[in-house]
Amino acid sequence: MQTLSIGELSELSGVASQAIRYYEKEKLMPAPQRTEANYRRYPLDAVARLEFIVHAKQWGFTLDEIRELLILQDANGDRAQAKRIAAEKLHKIREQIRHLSRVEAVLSKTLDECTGEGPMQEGCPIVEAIAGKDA
Amino acid sequence: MQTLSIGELSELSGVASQAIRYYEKEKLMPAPQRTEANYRRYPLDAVARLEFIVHAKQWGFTLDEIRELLILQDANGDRAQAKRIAAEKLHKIREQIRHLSRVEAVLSKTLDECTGEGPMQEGCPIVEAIAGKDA
DNA sequence: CTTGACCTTGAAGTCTACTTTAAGGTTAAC
DNA sequence: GTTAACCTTAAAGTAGACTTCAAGGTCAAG
Repeated sequence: MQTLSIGELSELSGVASQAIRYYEKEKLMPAPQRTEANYRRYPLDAVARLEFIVHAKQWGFTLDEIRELLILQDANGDRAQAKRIAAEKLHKIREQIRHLSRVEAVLSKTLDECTGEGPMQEGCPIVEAIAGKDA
Repeated sequence: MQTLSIGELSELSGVASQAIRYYEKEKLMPAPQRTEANYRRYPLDAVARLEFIVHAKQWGFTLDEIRELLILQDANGDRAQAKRIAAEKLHKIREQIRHLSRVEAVLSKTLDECTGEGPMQEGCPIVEAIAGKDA
């Protein structure tokens, strides 16, 4: 088994066939060779490429960002650019963490204060916390 | 000026008129009174309601969640339910923070290690970090 | 009385990352 | 030789939260 059908690649990578075709259209996966009957045949390292995409997605990279990284790899490009992309991502991730931590702090404090008893009108602490705070 | 046109409400709240109409359709804003010419007229406290929505969005609540909270408020409902909604949100936020923190740690370490020099092939630490790690 | 700003509605478009559907060609098994 | 599983394409649908468009009604100013 030197090459893989799209179904086999899907099995091995855990990525649906239609998603693989989508990645091809979006230039994340290179167009593979075809059989006489026009079936896609993938080299074995296509699995690693798909796994890279999956991992990068789990890390919160968008497909656009992943494409950038893959293009750098394919072009054997400048590491400084890969570093820049990763640094921008790190910056965004830190901003997200800061934002979520602020929300976490207020929400957690509010929940501690809230007995969960009584009606909403006039002073449910949760509603007031949301209403009164700038994110 | 006892009531507001949708344009005035938009100005005061910073929410686009079309978005306000969208919130009305989505039952986040109540349908306001109309003039003879069928123009919407909002009471002044519509501003506060929109600000609540905006804040809740900044906090990461979805419109569905916000609608739940507003319904509780409008119905003068049970605070325990509001607490449940907020507690679920807090749980999700903590999960997000945990996930992002893991990514932040690895990405930050990787960037420190990466000089940003040389080509990509064979061992760009950034690419390897993404390729090798489960989120 | 006309120009322009503002209002009305419903429908369609946007973005991301796909999934689903439709309509059909191919290959392996029995 | 036919059925089932697999492959092909293009197009449409999904979700969330709107924005933009089209076509027209209304209101204040000059």
